[in-house]
Amino acid sequence: MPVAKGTPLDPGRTREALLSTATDLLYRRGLDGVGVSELCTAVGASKETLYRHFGSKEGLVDAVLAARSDRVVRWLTEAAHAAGPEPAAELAAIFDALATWYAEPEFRGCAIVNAATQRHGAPARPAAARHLGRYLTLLTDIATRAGSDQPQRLARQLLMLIVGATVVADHHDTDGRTAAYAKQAALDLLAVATGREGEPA
Amino acid sequence: MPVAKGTPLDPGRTREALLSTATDLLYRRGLDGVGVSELCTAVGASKETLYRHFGSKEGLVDAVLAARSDRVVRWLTEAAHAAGPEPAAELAAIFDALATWYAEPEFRGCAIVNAATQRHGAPARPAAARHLGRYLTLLTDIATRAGSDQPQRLARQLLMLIVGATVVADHHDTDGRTAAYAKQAALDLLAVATGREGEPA
DNA sequence: CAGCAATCGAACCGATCGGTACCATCTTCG
DNA sequence: CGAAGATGGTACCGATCGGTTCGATTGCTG
Repeated sequence: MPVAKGTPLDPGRTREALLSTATDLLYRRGLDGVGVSELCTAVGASKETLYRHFGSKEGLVDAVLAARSDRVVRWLTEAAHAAGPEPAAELAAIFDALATWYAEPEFRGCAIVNAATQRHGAPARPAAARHLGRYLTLLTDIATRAGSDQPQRLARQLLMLIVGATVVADHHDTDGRTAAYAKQAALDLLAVATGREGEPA
Repeated sequence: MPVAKGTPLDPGRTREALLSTATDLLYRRGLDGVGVSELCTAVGASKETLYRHFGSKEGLVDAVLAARSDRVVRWLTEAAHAAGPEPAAELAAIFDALATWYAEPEFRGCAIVNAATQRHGAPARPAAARHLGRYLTLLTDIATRAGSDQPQRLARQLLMLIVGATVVADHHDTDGRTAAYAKQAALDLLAVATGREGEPA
């Protein structure tokens, strides 16, 4: 049966369903861990539909990573903004958000970084560079508003902490305190970089 | 021709050649990026030889990762020990060693962590956990000797910095200063954790 | 010299891969 | 109502995958 009885036949919705299922499956099993056929079966679509929407598996991966980066960056940015205008509070909020992420049973690290690690080339690698660049923009803004004398340096240090915490939480989280440790380190680095070293714990 | 004229026919040496070439190729192109056939062609061996030595591709990967972990940990440990008994100097030496690693044109991140990211299961994931555990042992020793009140916490923070620096250097190194920034952050964290906050730059 | 271990090269296996083609059927829109 | 577009289902393509088998040939060892 080519198309079900009451299907709304909405290309946009079909594309979204493909994207959603692909995001989930590719994250859980890796880019090479799930084939196009299985993906189509899981979403209830045909291969022709997938290739009409995304052109190739690489195109699908590209779309998945772009959407995921948008979602993650927006999520962290909103978490930071909601924590008020204090840079330290925003930073703390970011790591608190990361803590809830790490605690999810489905957590497997950062999908974009993972993808770039699996396929050291297009489209994953440029996507990861862009993704980390967006992180850096967010962190540089916080570092600047905190009064750091070298906001770019502090931002890059904080980026390393976030990325490192994400990888460690994925592969070596012994007690679930990874994000909390990273948060304290981030606040320490912020304090050092802004000259206030003797803050109350 | 089954075996060349003047070949020494040394099983140990054959195994070592397989291991060496596999280490190089799998690191550069990923675990799924190079097939067993190509690997054998590159090393000038037959598939039967490979399977007699390692049993399966998974066994080969396991041996590659174990050897690599040994080499990397020994390298960093020696770099730290050579820098004298001062904990801060040892830490600085570790990040200096990382800097030279990141600067290599062949650098593609940590092979063991990359492998665990590509294949979220055995044998790569346990290998990564062991590898990071060895890092943690080294760092905990330094943190303890530095007089940190919570050496395990500091060690985990330093681990995140190392891992994060390695990932960032791989995917988002804009100016080659990643290791230097990480080094400064590590020394700052060490100073904060040991109570000496006003050190000379 | 004789027997055994090691090796290469090649053929072969079933499975899976990404991707294409075709068709019947359904919705959508004029 | 009728044409056009979207879709699921299926079969198919060539390539490659990890892994096995076999025979010819050589080095090693007693």
